[in-house]
Amino acid sequence: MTSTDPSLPPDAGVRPTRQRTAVIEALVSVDDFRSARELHDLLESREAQVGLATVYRTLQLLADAGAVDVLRREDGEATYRRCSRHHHHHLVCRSCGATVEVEGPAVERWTERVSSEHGFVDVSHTLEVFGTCASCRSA
Amino acid sequence: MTSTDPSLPPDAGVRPTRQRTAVIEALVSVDDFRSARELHDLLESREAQVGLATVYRTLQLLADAGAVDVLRREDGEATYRRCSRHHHHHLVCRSCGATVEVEGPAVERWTERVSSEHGFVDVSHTLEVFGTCASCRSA
DNA sequence: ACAGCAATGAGAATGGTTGTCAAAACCAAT
DNA sequence: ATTGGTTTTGACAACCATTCTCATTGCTGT
Ligand SMILES: [Zn+2]
Ligand SMILES: [Zn+2]
Ligand SMILES: [Zn+2]
Ligand SMILES: [Zn+2]
Repeated sequence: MTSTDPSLPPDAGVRPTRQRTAVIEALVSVDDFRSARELHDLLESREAQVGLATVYRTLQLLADAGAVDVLRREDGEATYRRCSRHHHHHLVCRSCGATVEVEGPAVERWTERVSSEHGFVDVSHTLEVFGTCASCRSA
Repeated sequence: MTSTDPSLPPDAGVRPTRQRTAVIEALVSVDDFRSARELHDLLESREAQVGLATVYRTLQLLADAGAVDVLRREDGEATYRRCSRHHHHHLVCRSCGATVEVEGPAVERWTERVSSEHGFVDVSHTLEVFGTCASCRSA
């Protein structure tokens, strides 16, 4: 299977089941960060019939494969979004959740510089920007 | 009370109790990000006698007052650190937890620019850098 | 001392997430 | 098609951080 579905790795032993496909379709269709339960509810409303545990398992699988990004809300709940594979960050609307992927070469350079200045190696970073998007502002 | 203790706001109705002082002292003494339970354990080992619920309440109070920063671990658990009041970010060692406060004017500018480019207003951001510190590297 | 409000502690409740395990689905052979 | 072996699923229990409840205690100002 050369994967008509780009989101699941074609590794041996990982099967493209009805449930997994449904979760991926849900993710693609919303294009926002959504929690596991929200996705589960969405699937139910589409009579997709996927157990909550399976939703969690699939999301973990996709996250490990780098196909979805994980973002924690302020209360700690994890949310997931289908994202492009290259390194990027997010601009997220606080009121409607609309999300834009952004890149920041300046930020990447800054991270490198400041961490090496302090003798840190093997560094990674997280960066998210929250605000009110244009359409929410006028609404 | 002009607050010998700079961490609690001198607002009316907020009392500097033995328990709150103990939590603040614990935070100051560790200078790392620690979870509520970790701080509670630390207090116990110092026979400080503070209920877990009170630790949570105090941390929330301090966080609201801007006296501590809150950082979520990968598993979602919240950790707290006594921090300076001005806007800054963190360089955190993944293995020993050592934390350095850093500032990034370049990052602040980038955030402003990219968010206005996409029509976002009223923006805030989170940025954390994780790595291995110098002493952990040689150890 | 008194009244009134603030704070505490112990335990229960909440809620997101993960673990368990038997049943079902799938795949590759025979 | 039937088998056998592996993977996946779903219902439910277990887990654990955090919050809630509420009776008790501690302050504070009069
Ligand atoms: Zn919006
Ligand atoms: Zn980056
Ligand atoms: Zn270190
Ligand atoms: Zn900043």
